[in-house]
Amino acid sequence: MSGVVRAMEGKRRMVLYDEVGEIKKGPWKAEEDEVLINHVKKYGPRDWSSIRSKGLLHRTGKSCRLRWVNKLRPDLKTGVKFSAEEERTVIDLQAQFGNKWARIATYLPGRTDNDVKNFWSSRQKRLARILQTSSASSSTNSHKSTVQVQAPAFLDISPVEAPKFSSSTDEESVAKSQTCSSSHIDDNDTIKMVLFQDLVYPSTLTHEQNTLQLDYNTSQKKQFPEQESHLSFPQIPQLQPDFSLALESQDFVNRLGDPNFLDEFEPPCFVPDRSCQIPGRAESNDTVDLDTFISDFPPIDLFDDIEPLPSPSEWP
DNA sequence: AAGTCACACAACCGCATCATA
DNA sequence: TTATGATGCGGTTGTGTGACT
Repeated sequence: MSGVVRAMEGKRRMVLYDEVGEIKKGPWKAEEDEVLINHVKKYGPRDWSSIRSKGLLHRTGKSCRLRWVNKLRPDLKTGVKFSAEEERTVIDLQAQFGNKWARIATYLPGRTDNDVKNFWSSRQKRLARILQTSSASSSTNSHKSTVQVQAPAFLDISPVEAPKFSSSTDEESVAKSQTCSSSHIDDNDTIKMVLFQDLVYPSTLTHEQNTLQLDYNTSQKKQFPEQESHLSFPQIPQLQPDFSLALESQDFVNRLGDPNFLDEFEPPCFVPDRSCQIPGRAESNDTVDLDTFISDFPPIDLFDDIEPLPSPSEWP
């Protein structure tokens, strides 16, 4: 640690000062906030470094800016949890943009990149824990062939409107193009598929799913030109019939680690309605209802061969 | 009541990019 | 053109709090 402890504040938090420049670190006091707010009122949200050079605060410009952007800005939704709609927006945009939190935050009024980042981080941890729990429980129940998996409460999200893109940059045009009609895949299914996606391919599917979604939308637009869509759904790879069959096999588990595994599911691999036919049973009327499919998923030993969730630093 | 855990939040750090002299 | 400082962004870590045991 380059700094030295000069003072203690509060119960446990320490206020640190840089050894050379008397740079204060740690939590902000109300008086400091006031100084910062007054500076912004006078000069606008810029010249952060001048705050220190003028001797107003012993904080770095970076620290001042961060405090303003993340906490003091008047248009922030402080203390308000992410709504279901906001959650879906983040999930959707993360799939499109990756970990571009600042960019994603621009679609969420009152939210900062830090908010979005923290939300996503918490979500990933939750999913990792679920994955771990599933893995642990499966190892003790591997003799069973099926298991009922209850979706965690945080995923029980009621249907909400997908994010609306009000401006019209090129990227947003792409976003608009990556849409589909809600008459074919309802919102509950979407959420379930998000769960499915996150459990099986945590943070790895975005490229494939974007590709697939684009292909799908192209074909859907040709098929349903009158439904020029206004809803943008999370970019979810829907299941092809082959997929549901694969789930019945232990081979599926073994193939999860195969980098070319997804290639077997050629686009457009979307379910046009709430049920899909099982291959090989096409002549019969044997279909799998999506609800049944999800509730029966995953097989008890599905996660046995899956590597632990990579840390964010290991993401591509 | 005390300990543990999960979660939300705040803030720092390192690096990249931009602006300007 | 280059050096330098300012700013922005993403990753990470530390702390407080509430729920649960």
